[in-house]
This record gives sequence, structure tokens and C-alpha cells, in this order.
Amino acid sequence: MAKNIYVGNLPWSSTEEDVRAAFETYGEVVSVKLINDRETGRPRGFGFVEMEDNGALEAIESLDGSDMGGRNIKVNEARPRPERPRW
DNA sequence: GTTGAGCGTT
Repeated sequence: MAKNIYVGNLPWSSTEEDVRAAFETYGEVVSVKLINDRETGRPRGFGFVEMEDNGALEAIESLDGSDMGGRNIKVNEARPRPERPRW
């Protein structure tokens, strides 16, 4: 299984590969998804990382408040996302 | 080319 992790306060210069490499250091990364504004097209500066449960806890405790791109990032467990309706 | 709290569109 994997756990969803919320990553915020990311520099607009960071990419998915940077976040994925940072999280792969503590465990296996299942998927990395950076969120960008769909309307304006601007990067919101936050994303989601899906990792295994063990690596997720280590990554959260280690990468939370850590320095990335010259900024302290915020790492926390992501909120449960509702299923996408297919009306 | 800009900006800085918050939680995602496959």
C-alpha cells in the first residue's frame, strides 16, 4: 500500500523530479504529482507525493520543515480525496 | 515577465 502525502511551500522552480528524489531518499516513491493552477496556469507551489507507509512517515518527519530550493517546505499527510464522480 | 496560502483532474 501507499500513503498520500501533502507537500507545500515549494519553490516555483522545483519540479516533480526534485520532490521525487527527495522522497526516494527515505523510501520508495509510488507517484508524485505537483498541482498547478488549471485556470491561470500558474504553479501553486504545492503537490502530492504517494509513498509506502514506512517511507512516508520517515519522509514526513524528515522533509517537513526541511529546506528545498532555498525554502522550508511543509510535508504532511494529505487529506482523503473523494472519488471522482462519473455522472 | 509577476505571486505565496492552501489540498489534487489523472
